[in-house]
Amino acid sequence: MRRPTIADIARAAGVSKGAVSYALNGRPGVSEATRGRILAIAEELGWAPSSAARALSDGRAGAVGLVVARPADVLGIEPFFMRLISGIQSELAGGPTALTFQMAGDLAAETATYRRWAAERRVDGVLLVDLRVRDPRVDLLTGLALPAVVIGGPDGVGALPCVWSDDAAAVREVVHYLVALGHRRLTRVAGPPEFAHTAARSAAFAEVARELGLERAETVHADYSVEDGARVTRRLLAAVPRPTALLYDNDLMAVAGLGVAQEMGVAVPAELSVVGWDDSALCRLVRPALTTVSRDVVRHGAEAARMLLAAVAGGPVPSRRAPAAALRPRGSTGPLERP
Amino acid sequence: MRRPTIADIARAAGVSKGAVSYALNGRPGVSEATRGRILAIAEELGWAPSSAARALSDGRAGAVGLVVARPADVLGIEPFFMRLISGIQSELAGGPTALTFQMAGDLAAETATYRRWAAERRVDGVLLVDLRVRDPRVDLLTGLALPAVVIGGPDGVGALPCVWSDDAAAVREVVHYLVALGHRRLTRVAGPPEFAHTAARSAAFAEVARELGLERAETVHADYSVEDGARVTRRLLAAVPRPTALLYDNDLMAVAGLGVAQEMGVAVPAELSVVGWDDSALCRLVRPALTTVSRDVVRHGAEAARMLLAAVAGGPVPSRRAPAAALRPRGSTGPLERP
DNA sequence: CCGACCGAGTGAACCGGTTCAGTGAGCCGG
DNA sequence: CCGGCTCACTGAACCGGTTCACTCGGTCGG
Repeated sequence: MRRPTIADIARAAGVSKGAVSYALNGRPGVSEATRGRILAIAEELGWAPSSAARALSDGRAGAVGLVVARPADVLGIEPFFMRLISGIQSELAGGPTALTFQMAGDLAAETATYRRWAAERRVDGVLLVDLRVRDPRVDLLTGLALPAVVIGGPDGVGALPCVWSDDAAAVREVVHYLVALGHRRLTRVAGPPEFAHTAARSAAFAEVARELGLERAETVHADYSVEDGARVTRRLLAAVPRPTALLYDNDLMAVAGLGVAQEMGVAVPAELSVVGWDDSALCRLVRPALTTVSRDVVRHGAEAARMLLAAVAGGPVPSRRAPAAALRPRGSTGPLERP
Repeated sequence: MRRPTIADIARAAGVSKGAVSYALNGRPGVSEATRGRILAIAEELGWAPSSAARALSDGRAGAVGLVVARPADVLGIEPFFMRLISGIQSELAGGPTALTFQMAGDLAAETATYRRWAAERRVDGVLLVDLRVRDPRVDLLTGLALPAVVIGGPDGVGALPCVWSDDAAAVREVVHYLVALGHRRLTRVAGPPEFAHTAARSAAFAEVARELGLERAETVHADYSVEDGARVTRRLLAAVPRPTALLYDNDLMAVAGLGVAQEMGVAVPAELSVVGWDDSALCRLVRPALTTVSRDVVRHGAEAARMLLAAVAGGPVPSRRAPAAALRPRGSTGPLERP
């Protein structure tokens, strides 16, 4: 019971392979009667095109790739990626394109993966996440002529199209909100400085702090993990005077910070306001619920996938700006009660 | 600047395509001198085999597939899958096999994906997760002759190899531990009853409760999500008399339950003990830290991937039992203080 | 009535590997 | 000195599609 090929269909229909190919792909060259007959036979035989044969023949892999280089324990619990993938899949589902997913230990492993994929023609294009400052991957992919869409930007993406949201505006919104609540000493617990979005947010944070004449507004870095978020928070809350508001770069560290505040007897939000970033389900998992910056990650993913398919098809693809991230206030922020 | 093919190498080396193929694949048929020359030229040209051509020629896709059918919002935050994937990748990394990942909305979409993958020969085998009671996918995959390894079991997997851990033993361990702490009214907040592991755990729970003569030991079902976990917990804690210990089927619902207890003024662990399942990073994210059942999910994934590669290669693959899941006591369980 | 044209369909090449039957040279033993 | 064997390598078929140049028969305009 070999899988049927177009040759089987051709034999059954009494026509040539070429005619079958035309019929199945909806191109001219066969009469409607013949096309119908061929389609019926293909259906009856349960035929589906061999992805390998098609890939070899038309030079297209029928897959796009996503590599994520973050430590496994961060990936496991960081909801961002699964939501992103969910968005990507919603665009790919049903279509002829599959998603090849790879986790890499570090940047070197990630670039090696791109090289291999390009050399093996395993994917038609890739989605680039966690854009870095002067990201070497941008030049690499450009050099490999591998179509790519960057999730992030818009700076430093070179000629690659990107889908980005205005992080700076969101940072400004959060800071204005906290200042309105009476806060004057803010600290940002940011992700690693090498990420482009970290740099963008840090710059915006410094700028708005200057504009508003804040007493203190520093940025410290952590690696997005629960452990590092807790460690940094412990240090920050031990300082005298301590900050009255903490802005985290992801929900995970913010939730860890919430736990540390509780452990150190710092009341949230009476003495300390905490803000996360991403609006994942984690925010509603904890008490008080976490105030956070909300962006539609799923839609981000869908948008990026759509753009990548267009880029693979060869069209010019303009970068797109996603709807701005917005503050979602919950119980973890409030007016300062005991300054 | 076309990518080099073996024909290019053959021309440069002054030999035939066949000789190049033998040389590159380390098979006999070429002298060591010639092999060295061909290898050097291939290296210099930056040659890598076209995955499509190889797939077409040897009938192997060079990829394995994983489909996950859970609601997107559960997937986003449920750490289990990312850890599993991380384990799978650790086995695949560097090798010639890629991972094709798909999220499906429901079981029907999932089976449709298997059919399509099989028809298109897009993957050489698949990993099956979330085994169900009388799982239709087992027969489907067997019928499609698509190699598969089940993560779960060992019951109901038919002829498919599986990697499983002894959930029943873990349930018994947890219940004995809680009883030793003085608990007599336990409730299990389980996953959907259609999952095989849910059924196995429920059966073990009922059995050990009978053996120990517990006052109460019921199982209720939820869908693994934060919301459902919270909803069910609210209902359970409102009952009179309420259970003194809750056993959840994943950490996510357990953490949600912890939040509800706090919201309802039920002290943990003084009045209520809470146990999760999986030992994800979530457990150490909350206060009190969550007692949970720990199993090495990453290793599970690696094991399954290794078995799948063996199955694809055609060898007979015996099912494997992973090290038993073990109780990891933390702050959320303790002796009953105010019964 | 003849040439141009058009639609339907054919046959073969091609994509880039793998594999198999065959070939010629060199070596060995008898 | 010759038959047979091994080794190194060649040429072609093959995997399952797509595509292109070409043929054949019918129709239409002049």
